[in-house]
Amino acid sequence: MPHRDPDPASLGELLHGTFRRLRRRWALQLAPFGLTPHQFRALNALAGHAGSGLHRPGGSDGCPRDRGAAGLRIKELAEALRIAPRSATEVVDLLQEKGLVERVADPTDRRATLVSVTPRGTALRGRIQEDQRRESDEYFSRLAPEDRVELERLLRLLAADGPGATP
Amino acid sequence: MPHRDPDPASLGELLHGTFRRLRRRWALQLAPFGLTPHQFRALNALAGHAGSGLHRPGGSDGCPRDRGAAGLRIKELAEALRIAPRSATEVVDLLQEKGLVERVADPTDRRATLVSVTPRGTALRGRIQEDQRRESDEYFSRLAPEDRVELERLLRLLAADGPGATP
DNA sequence: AGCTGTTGAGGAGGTTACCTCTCTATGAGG
DNA sequence: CCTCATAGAGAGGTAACCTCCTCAACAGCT
Repeated sequence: MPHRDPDPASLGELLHGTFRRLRRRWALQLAPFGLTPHQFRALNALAGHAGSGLHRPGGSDGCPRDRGAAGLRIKELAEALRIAPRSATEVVDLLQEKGLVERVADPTDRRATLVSVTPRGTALRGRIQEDQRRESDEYFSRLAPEDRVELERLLRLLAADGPGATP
Repeated sequence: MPHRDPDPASLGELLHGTFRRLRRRWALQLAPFGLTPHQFRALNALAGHAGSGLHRPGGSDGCPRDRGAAGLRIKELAEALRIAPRSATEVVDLLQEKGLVERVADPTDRRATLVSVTPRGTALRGRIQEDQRRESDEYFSRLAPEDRVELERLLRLLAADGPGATP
């Protein structure tokens, strides 16, 4: 049984290793569906934004769903995925090629594009999620339920955005 | 966003986000030193293997350090980093270009190459580690000390290699 | 000794997931 | 109308992987 290494940077190293393992597992699991983890994450972000009427400028009208069901802007997706806007364009390109999402012009701003999940995208996401639940369970099954809760709590603490905007 | 999402896959998602943030931070911090996170990780693996006389074949002699100070084989480095052997060659190439590591022939097997950290590599690593300790502290400082211990425990549980060898 | 199968490293070439820099069309304010 | 900021995408680059193939060297068999 391997023991602790006394390296104080081990927390980061450990996180790195853990993540790498998880990602590899995801990649293997998603491959049959023709998606990369990255693409699936984007699909989830698009599907899961759940009509949050964010900081849309100008849209100070009271209508809470004028665009909620329509999708996210590229820029918003980029923020959700924490990647550059240009990179979000690429993910959307790929998903669109597969027919999982579609672009529609934002009626409130002709510069903007709204990306929404197609029925086909929704269906695929559902199937994958079911499959993933099993796989993910297998991965996290080393942890007792209360440990999973604890891990979630800790990660949420780390995930909470500090004041500094990411440059 | 204060609301929890009930998605059971959130643990993975959370881990993903946390890791991404950490990695970006590392990248920014390591850039002035001319290293990527990946390269630094490799440097650490090479420096930190601490003379573990692994499964060296043929060397059933009792000498525990015949090669311990000399370095790791490319293949061993790959295992430590969990990447393909071919990819480890590339990292070593880069580090060697910068004069941080060097290759020497393995005296016990003329096919093999041993990679060891040069004094310059050791020095740079020391400087970076010091710097990183500060940065890392800043990142993990959202967690109370006992939470950090707890996180480490949980990650170690996840990191422990299961029976299935990675294909 | 001679063959055969396996292993360590690296060459060739590809993919993914990012990035910045720049261009165009649009919108918003003076 | 003119200027400035913004949304998306084109061009082009890099890091970090991968697989497939080659070549040398070891290791076991006959």
